[in-house]
Amino acid sequence: MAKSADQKRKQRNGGTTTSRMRDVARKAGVSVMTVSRALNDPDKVSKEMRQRVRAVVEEIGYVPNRLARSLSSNRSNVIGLIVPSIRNSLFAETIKGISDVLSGNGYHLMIADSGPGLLEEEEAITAFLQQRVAGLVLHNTSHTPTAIEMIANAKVPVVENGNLTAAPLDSVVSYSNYEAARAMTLHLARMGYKHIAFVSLVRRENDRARERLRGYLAALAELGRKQDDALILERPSGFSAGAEAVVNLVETAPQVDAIFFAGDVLAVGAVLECQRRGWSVPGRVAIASFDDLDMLRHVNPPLTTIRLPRYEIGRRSAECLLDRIAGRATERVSLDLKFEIIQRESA
Amino acid sequence: MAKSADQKRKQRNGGTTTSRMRDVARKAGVSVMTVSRALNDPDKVSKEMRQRVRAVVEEIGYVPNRLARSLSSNRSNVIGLIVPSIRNSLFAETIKGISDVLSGNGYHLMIADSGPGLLEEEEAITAFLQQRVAGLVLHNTSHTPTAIEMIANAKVPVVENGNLTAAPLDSVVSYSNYEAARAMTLHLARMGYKHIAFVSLVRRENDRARERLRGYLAALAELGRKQDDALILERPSGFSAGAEAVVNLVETAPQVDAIFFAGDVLAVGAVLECQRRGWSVPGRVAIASFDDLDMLRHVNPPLTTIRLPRYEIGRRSAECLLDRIAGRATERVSLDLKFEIIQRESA
DNA sequence: TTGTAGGCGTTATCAC
DNA sequence: GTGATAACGCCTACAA
Repeated sequence: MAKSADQKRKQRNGGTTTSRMRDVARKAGVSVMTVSRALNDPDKVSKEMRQRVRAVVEEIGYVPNRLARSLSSNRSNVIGLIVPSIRNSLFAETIKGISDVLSGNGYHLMIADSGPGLLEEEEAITAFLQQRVAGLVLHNTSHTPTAIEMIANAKVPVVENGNLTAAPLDSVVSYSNYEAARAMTLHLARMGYKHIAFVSLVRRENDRARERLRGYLAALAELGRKQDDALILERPSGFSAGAEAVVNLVETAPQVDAIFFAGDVLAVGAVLECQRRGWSVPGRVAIASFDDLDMLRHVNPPLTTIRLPRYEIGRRSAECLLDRIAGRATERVSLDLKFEIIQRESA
Repeated sequence: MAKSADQKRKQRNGGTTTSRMRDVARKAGVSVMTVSRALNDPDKVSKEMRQRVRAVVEEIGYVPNRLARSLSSNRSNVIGLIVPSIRNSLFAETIKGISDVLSGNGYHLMIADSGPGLLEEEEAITAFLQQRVAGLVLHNTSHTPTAIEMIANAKVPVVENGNLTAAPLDSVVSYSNYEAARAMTLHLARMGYKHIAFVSLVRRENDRARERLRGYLAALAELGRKQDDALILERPSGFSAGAEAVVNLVETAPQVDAIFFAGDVLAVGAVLECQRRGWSVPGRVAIASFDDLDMLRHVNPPLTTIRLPRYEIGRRSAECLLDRIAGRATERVSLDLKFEIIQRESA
């Protein structure tokens, strides 16, 4: 008693099987190709066929297999996104922007949290290329040599969106961290602050943090002011770190009259600490922030900050990728989405 | 002049091709299966072969095709996650927990932001089943009938993690929204508050919000207190909404002496508004929150709240799924990760 | 330890 | 408009 092919298949899969196009075709009394066309290219099939196929699909609960489709057509509908920290709330807006565009176009999003390390980013890139993603969005703008080579070989469209780098892998959709930090520093100087401190995020393996510090220093130079190392700190993100930084600066460098925090969470931590200690902001010390968390508008006093188009960056990144994939665009794009200084009461 | 198969393939793909196992095999002078084994099951191959294969892989930059692998082996290494709002920072912790477990096990994460709608969730489920994900994590615990049926047919392991529902689709890893809200209400009563208001999140299509309100009402009943509709509000999440709610309650129901907010952002908005107005917290009105955003510890006064094991929920959800996939567990799991009331100064 | 044959579920291509 | 056939790149099953 020889087993039929279908029986073997059932055994192989542990007693259960998913229905295939072939099953739909058999039941509808048409060929597999007609089913394929009825589903993916309805116009190429007669109305009658379309209805007959749809009916069977409904009836047996057929779920098309996109893995097979992608393999066969050499086209995937998945985009890979790699962020240094999914915990960081600022990525949420960007992800939402990407996600909105993709789901409107039948694409899906795979997300990897690489941590701060470049090597981990490389691993995530490898994994995504193995999944044959149709495109990549990277937040980092620096990468390992291997990662760069792999991306080049894969010929996958890539958008970097953490910083408006001058030397992108492919396309870049972002704002200039350097210019933003420089602009805020000049702004504070224009407001009359003489001793502007800068609290940096950890710069190791973080090109954005390095660019922000560079912007601050460039502004000082333009102003003809000397860099004062007592006014420059580096702290990991966090409310407590911000609180600790403001206390540290006021106590060890009492000449300080303004503090520019390179991260919003740091700035909020600082302003809340000032409140607790009864230090007037901006009376005793002014505080400025980077990035426009919703919260900044609600603390007392509301924080002067730099608004960054996070959602827009996500949206445009995804659009840019889809354009490349569809062949609508062939040129690399370098899109500066700008920033905006929001003047509130803290500085 | 007949074209070779490889020439045709090159033409089909627009002049470029990715290398295949076959190419590695040819160059290494071994069979395709040896390459496959050398890569996926190194122990089953002699040391010499392993080295020869690895060398060629390096040399030509071969990137395995996981789509083909998944199709052929009927096993995928992708897990799908559907959340109602990626913007909501509370998901970040859970996602991180999932992501940490998955990447340690060679799995990857696809994320869909379905919005609050059940129909959109159904669409996302369909899409994931088409991608033949190995498992699903859903935040919602209510679903459309079609979604339920599709999941049953697909025989994919599923973990729901937004609420400890009594009737899960499959497994559930969460805490009880009902019990948490009930516990906090009783706690506030024990502290001596007589007129405890409740600010709910929008309940439409949100089972968690409904459960929280139910918990509050159950506690009132246990306390022998009458439900006072003037003390129950429903608001969308947001700092402004929280600020507006506290003002509304204090002005229209001046007997209120404590407000329990069903969302952390609302509570922070409220406490900041009290600060601005010089209303003493908890002197004029006590404030309690739900969910332990880092920020709650840093506002003035620090907020009494319910700590939820968000990261742990993610971690255990993923572990549960992987256990099911690997066949290590066959039983449905119903895991209560509990909550904890954090007593601070706001109530 | 290594290789051969056949199939995974779909689409491209060409014939009717 | 519809169908037959051969890929897509890999793995399972079995043979040597």
